Amino acid sequence: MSLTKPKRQRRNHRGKTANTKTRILEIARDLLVAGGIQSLSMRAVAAKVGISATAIYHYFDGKQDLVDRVVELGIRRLHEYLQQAITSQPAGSLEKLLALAEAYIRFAYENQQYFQVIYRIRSDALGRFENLPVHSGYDLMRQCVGECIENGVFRSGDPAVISTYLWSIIHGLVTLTMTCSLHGGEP
Amino acid sequence: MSLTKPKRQRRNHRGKTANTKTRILEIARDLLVAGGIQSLSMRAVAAKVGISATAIYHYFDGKQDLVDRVVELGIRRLHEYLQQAITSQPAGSLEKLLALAEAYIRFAYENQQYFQVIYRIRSDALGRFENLPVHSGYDLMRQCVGECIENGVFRSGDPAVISTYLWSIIHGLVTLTMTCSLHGGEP
DNA sequence: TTCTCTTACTTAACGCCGTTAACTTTTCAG
DNA sequence: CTGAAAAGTTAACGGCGTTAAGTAAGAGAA
Repeated sequence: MSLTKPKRQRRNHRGKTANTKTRILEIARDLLVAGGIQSLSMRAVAAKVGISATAIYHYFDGKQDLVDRVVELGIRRLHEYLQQAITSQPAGSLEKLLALAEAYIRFAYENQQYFQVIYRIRSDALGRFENLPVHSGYDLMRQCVGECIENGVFRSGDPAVISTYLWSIIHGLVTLTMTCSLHGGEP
Repeated sequence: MSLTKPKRQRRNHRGKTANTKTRILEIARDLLVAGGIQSLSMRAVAAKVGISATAIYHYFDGKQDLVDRVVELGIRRLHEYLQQAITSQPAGSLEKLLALAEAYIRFAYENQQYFQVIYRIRSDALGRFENLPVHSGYDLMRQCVGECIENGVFRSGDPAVISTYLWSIIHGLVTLTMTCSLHGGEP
């Protein structure tokens, strides 16, 4: 019992691994946000990290995998953003639903490039995370709508259908005003 | 009066030009539809056309320009598709509006790849045609809504606002169900 | 016909890209 | 200290977009 090895781990190696991997991801994200998938090159990332291009292959399976991981990160960030926005609101309230919608729109406006990375780049990695980006917002929406129905805020109906419609309005508004600057105003 | 030169034109030269340019566009479109911007290479297009890669530069300013022209073509096709769908409907009727919406959704489903080319690839060529893809559907929508208001089908309001909301629902539904296969059903 | 100009292409080459293979160096458990 | 695994290297391959310079051929004027 004296000393229980806490799962062997090479601290420096693993530490370095985590550090380098994180830096690769951050720089890849910045490049992706700055100029899309075109301006993200293994060599560019490597140069900014301070390693050789081929070293990246010790952490990722290739460019596509790297991009996927970056997008995954963005999706997680959006999800946290949304979740944080609705935690203060009471469950089953219309306010919570509105807060969710507003948070989504706000995220899209405040972090346009990131939003585009999520919704544009991801489709290049289609079928990987199945419907992860949906999970970010749509599932939260569905959950909120469900709560609202339980609370009697909404009269009836399938929460899936209702939330799909609501989500469509919001998402459509955002993407439309983003792909072309229509009015620039928020509803 | 005997022989009036009908505007000098090098028939063989010009004829070949039109032919080659069209074939380049068609093959580029096919490649784009098949595998996105990644699988469209000047060399691949050239090989399929039967010319050298650099010959394309006599018709287009580069890869981006070629892609832009293909997208432009897709947009025009969508526009024609929508316009044809609503010509048979009486102006100012709700049916016309519904026909437009259904045609948009139908086009997106029948011609998924093309639709994606229009809405995904185009954003790489942002700022070029300003808001051409909007013009395809949104302007038609706005026009229909305007007619509906004139006819008293809709009570009041700014046609721009109403059509924006309507369009958002439709576009949102389509893109959402396309980026992730939610239910696959049409509303 | 011949001479010239324009069009429609070609070949050669540059530098960058993703990716591989084979290697060296670093780190740390035993 | 040792040896094996992790972390990273250099060299190289074929393909990419693009430029530069040159060529073949149709069209119009003499």
